[in-house]
Amino acid sequence: MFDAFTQSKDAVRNIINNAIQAAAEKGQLAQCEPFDFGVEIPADSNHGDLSSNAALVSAKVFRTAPARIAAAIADNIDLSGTPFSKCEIAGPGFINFFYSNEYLGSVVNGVLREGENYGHTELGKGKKMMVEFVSANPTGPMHLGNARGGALGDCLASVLSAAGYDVWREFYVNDTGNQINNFGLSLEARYLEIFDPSVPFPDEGYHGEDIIERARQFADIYGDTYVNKEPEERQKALIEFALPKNIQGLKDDLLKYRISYDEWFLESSLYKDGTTDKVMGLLKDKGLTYEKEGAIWLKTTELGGEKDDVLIRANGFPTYFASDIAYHYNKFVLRGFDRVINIWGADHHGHVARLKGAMESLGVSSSRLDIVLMQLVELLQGGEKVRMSKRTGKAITLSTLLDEISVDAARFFFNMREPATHMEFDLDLATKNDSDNPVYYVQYAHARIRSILRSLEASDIDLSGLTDTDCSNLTEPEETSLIQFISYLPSRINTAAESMDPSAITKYAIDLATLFHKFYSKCRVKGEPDETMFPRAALCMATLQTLENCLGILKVTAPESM
RNA sequence: GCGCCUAUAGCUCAGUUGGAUAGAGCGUUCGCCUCCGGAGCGAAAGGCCGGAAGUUCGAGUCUUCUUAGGCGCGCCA
Repeated sequence: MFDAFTQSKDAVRNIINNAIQAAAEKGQLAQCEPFDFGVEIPADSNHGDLSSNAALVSAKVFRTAPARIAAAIADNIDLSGTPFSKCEIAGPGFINFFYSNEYLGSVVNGVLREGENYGHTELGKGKKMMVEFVSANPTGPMHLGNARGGALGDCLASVLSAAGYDVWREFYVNDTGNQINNFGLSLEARYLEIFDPSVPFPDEGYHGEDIIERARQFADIYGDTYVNKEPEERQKALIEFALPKNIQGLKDDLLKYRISYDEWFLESSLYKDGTTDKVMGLLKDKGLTYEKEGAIWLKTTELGGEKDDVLIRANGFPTYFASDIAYHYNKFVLRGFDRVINIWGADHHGHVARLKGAMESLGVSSSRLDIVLMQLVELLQGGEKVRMSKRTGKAITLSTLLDEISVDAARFFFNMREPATHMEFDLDLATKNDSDNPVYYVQYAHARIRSILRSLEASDIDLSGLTDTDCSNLTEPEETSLIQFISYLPSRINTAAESMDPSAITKYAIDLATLFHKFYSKCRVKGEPDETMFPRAALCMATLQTLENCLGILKVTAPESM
């Protein structure tokens, strides 16, 4: 693992702690217990490459003005053997550090040595982590909201892998319950309609074209043989016919979107293998359930929820909540995941507290369960908001979306903002100005670097030894800024993993591309003297590697040319 | 009514988890290819960070209140 940036921050802490101790021994500062202070990247590069507020936060400890503390610390600072060549006091008492050229050069070498592993960390080493995402109802195709959830969940899973977790991707198939009944009723109506157009369509039915299509496929095979059968038998046959086709359709669509799961987990399996019954029994044994009006209730109010919830309906069928508890019991207790992240639409936020409460009551610490609430995507068409709903069939499907814009553009776009933010998606604009997507800006940087390297090789310049090239004379501001930014990748990956937010990676990739484009317009590679050309070529390679690693996490292609 | 999310330039959004003079892209105006890819770079203009108090050396960031918008509060999932 190579993480020069974190090491240099730690170096600042050590340097300052040592200086404080030295100052105390000389009587320049009072003796004191170690205290916490910040080490940050200043917004203005004139303020150094790393900056510490140690003197500011310790004003109370020492009962001295920050500027005097800073002076005492700076007076005892020893930079030998550190990544820094210079240190100075500025402003109200900041202590600013400047990287040495040798350190910056070593970053380039380090990245090239790490190669495709550069950026990977050991934050989650040894931890089994499940990310459950999309989990769209199999009653129809995926829509725009699922497209965001898919890009988000898949990239989050990749980020967690990069951070060292052992990651498992899972799709929860709601293949039982009320919406499946509804699915059956809708299919039935569409089927009967073929033979008798006056058959009414149920009010709560799914109006989408896909239902009509499935009914037609069914009729093509079985003709009218089910028209005169019992409704229950007819619905059952229709569901058994259509559901596997729908699930396969979801798999195919997701595969086109570059998403493949480790497991498609069927809700119905929880009933078949008795997990639901078992978990209901556990809750009952703990005295957390009671009967009222013919239904079995969970005392959710005692578990941190707002009100009690029904587990088993008066008609004997378990609710979604009941199977969800069983499902999470399965994830944690039966399959032994250390942590689980669920990507849910924000409209499900009311269920977070009660599910966590239920897990606590089953002896699973709720801190092991994280729910990432994703705001739904608002669709704009012709400048107006379009109300999307699977029931009315007005949703834009994932495959329609991917007919209009590239997978790269879609995956990048949906990961540009934090999950909790509201997102507008203007289909007209997206299809018209596909190239406005910043993904092309990032890919262009990659193609440009490839082009430079191709051009060098075409001139018979041997680039095979770049990994060990001395890069300490990369001192132009555009060069040092780029190198420093490259060094941030491992800590950015950790931040993204901890905050469960892959948008940190897209933002990083955009910023990295910007710094490269600036470097490109200021610094030439080809035609420079060897002592400049080779280090710059090495920097290009390091940038290329860093970009590829970011795009790899996002599963966005890194083109040789555009 | 209660709960969650959001509010930063004309528009779309960043803001390194409390740091120094709040930044990009699009749009507007003006520059930059004899030279590794102009899908790029540079400059100008554009701001009461929704509003009001508070916490402290220091607040776009934290607390409380408030305003506006979105979403939820079912024996649906």
